[in-house]
Amino acid sequence: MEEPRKRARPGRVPAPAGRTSRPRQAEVARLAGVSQATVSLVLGARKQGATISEETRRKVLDAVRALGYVPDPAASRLAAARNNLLGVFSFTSTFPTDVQHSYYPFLVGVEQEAAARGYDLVLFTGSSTGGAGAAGPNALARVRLADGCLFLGRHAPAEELRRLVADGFPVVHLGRRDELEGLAWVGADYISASQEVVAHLAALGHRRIVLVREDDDAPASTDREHGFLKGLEEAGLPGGPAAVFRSADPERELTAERLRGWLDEGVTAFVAEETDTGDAWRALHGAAHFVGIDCPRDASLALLGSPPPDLAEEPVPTGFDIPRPRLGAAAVRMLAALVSGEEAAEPLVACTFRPGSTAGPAPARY
Amino acid sequence: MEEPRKRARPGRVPAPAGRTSRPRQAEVARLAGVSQATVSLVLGARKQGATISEETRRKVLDAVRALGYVPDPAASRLAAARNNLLGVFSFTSTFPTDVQHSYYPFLVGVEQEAAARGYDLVLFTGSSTGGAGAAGPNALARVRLADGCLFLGRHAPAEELRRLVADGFPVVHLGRRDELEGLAWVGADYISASQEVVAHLAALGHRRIVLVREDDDAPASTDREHGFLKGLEEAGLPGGPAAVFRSADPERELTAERLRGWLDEGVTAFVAEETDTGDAWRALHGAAHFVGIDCPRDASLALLGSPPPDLAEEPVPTGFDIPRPRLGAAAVRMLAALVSGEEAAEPLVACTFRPGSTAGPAPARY
DNA sequence: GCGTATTACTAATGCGCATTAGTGAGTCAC
DNA sequence: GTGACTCACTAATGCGCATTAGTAATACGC
Repeated sequence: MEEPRKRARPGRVPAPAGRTSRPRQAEVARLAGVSQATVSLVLGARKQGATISEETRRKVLDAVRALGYVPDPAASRLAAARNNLLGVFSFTSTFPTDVQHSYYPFLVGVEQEAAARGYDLVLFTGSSTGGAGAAGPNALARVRLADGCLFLGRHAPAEELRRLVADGFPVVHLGRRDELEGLAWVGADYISASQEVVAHLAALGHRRIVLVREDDDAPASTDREHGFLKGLEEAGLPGGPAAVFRSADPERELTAERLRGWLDEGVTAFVAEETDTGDAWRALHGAAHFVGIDCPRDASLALLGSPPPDLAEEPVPTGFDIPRPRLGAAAVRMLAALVSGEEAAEPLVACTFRPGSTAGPAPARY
Repeated sequence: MEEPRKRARPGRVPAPAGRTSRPRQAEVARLAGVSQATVSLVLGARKQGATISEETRRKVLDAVRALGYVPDPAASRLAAARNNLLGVFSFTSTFPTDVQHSYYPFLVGVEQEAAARGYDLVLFTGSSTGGAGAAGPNALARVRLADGCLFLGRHAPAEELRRLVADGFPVVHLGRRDELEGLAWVGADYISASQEVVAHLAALGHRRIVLVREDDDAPASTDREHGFLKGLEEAGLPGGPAAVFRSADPERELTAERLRGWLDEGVTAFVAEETDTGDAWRALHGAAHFVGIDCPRDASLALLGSPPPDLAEEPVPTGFDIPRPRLGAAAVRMLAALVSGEEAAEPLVACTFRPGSTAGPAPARY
């Protein structure tokens, strides 16, 4: 009769004495005179199977109230269930000192939509400040606490994201991100919006239009150019490289002479892309002012996006607005879809045309 | 030989086939030819006990890299360890549409300090928007995901907080909160700051000073009044109820007549408290302007806090600045202390005096 | 009255990790 | 060479919950 060798009981040490530990399902069960499993069944919105009598349910719920039981989200998550938490991760500081550069407008929509769908939100700081597991390849590990995660910012490391995607972790990137196979994203439809702006200018009689853009290959930039050229084509206007002025430093390179040159060539409308810095618009705006253009009488200006805050007071530029809160909301919708295994939702969010006051009829040229 | 009745194996169903599951410590262990426990020991910053040979450590770390292992935060947390997550919970919407009323400035400091201390941040939205478990008594349940939690906003429900505190869960409230026994908090030292402003005015020769405040019993308001009166007393100036004008609607009640009355009585300096709306300062500022006071020649104004954003352009008011980012940082320090079981840190953060240009020497009166 | 359903519940199990008692090998002293 | 020790590691355990096979009790059918 060889009993298996008895070993002592390792494992966790009992909870620190001083701390009144909050109740577990086990305590609730004891008070209600049922099993822990029954408590779980009563509390969980069980899809099928087990049926619980009204009587038992009541007893359990009474016990829950009496003890003030609240479930442990970590345990819920571990037990392979979901915990109704959606993560949000931004790689630059989530809360930069300068509000203008933040994702704040997006977060407004994200929060609302998440709340509306019954999700709680968990924000992970990218620790641009250099803390925590920021640097290491584990930077993204903690997002797995949530059921899925939304990523903000261009700097999301591809390798890490790929990893999450490969593991089947629901991930949505805010902003187009095509190069990463299988990565879901939500973005603004810059192409259509830019095209619409050009159409507007064409309808006003402008026959030669120039786009001022920075030297950047972000999708947001190329999309705008794409839409711009598409708009020209659609209107039967001359496109090609001559219609696009690309500069790494527009404020320096977009000189008065250059502007006058364009005007002399018959260009009557100018379009700038919106960027982080707003440099393209600032340069265009500045040069036009310097040259003494009476806008929109002498020439029309348009901005493919919203003006930088410091130029917000000026006459409202014709162009379009990026519905940031709605983008955030759309991203949450898609993430929710992924989490619940549904088919992905619409990734493109339409921008809204902004009439503004910087575009008018093309001046009659002699 | 009665074998215990064989029962089928319940428990979790195997992971969905399609999803390439990420590696566990067990896989790492297998690859490295060691036990799971060893992996845990190598990865964990073990405090004491087990020693691991350099050889084994290397093997394990190699395997970790090879498989790209990342720990599951939920499991870490469940296994009674800490997960280096600090929660931040705000009861009003964390991201209100209006940036000005948000906790943004605090969050800047919170994020930085947390990162600096090697903590990750988890933000919980209070779902003021009405989603999730906002209403129920479980609103705070999810904060237990983290090692401790920081609470923003006056509306943190006392019952819930008391509960967390009683359970020994590390909690810090941003903003004074004395009525809740045992609740740790961090706040700005309005008393000293207000006192300093009065001292400054007194030093400029002002003998009669009036405080304009709203009708609110928040600690932030009473502290300012307290400091104001203390400052008067210290300077040997007349205090008492006459020195404080308390109004639920200062913009309506702080009339030009009233202001003129004060001036006639020999009041030469006015102090307004800062509130959410900035109404006190707006009313004071407006009335002074209306009456045609040349500030600071005819009379001095001071603001116990920062001006509302729409009045930021005006001459900078003399007063003090609430170092919101530093407050956030201090709150994180205190929370970190609680989490690690240290003694609580300093709860009061000093405000910084702002000379401004609305206070000058008292006018000579005949 | 005996198989078959149905109902209402419980036992057992594992999620992934941290923890600790225990084990076996090696070292040293006398 | 034997006890006392150290070193390096592993086995076993549980954190709190969700899940599911199993079971006892009763109802039903013929």
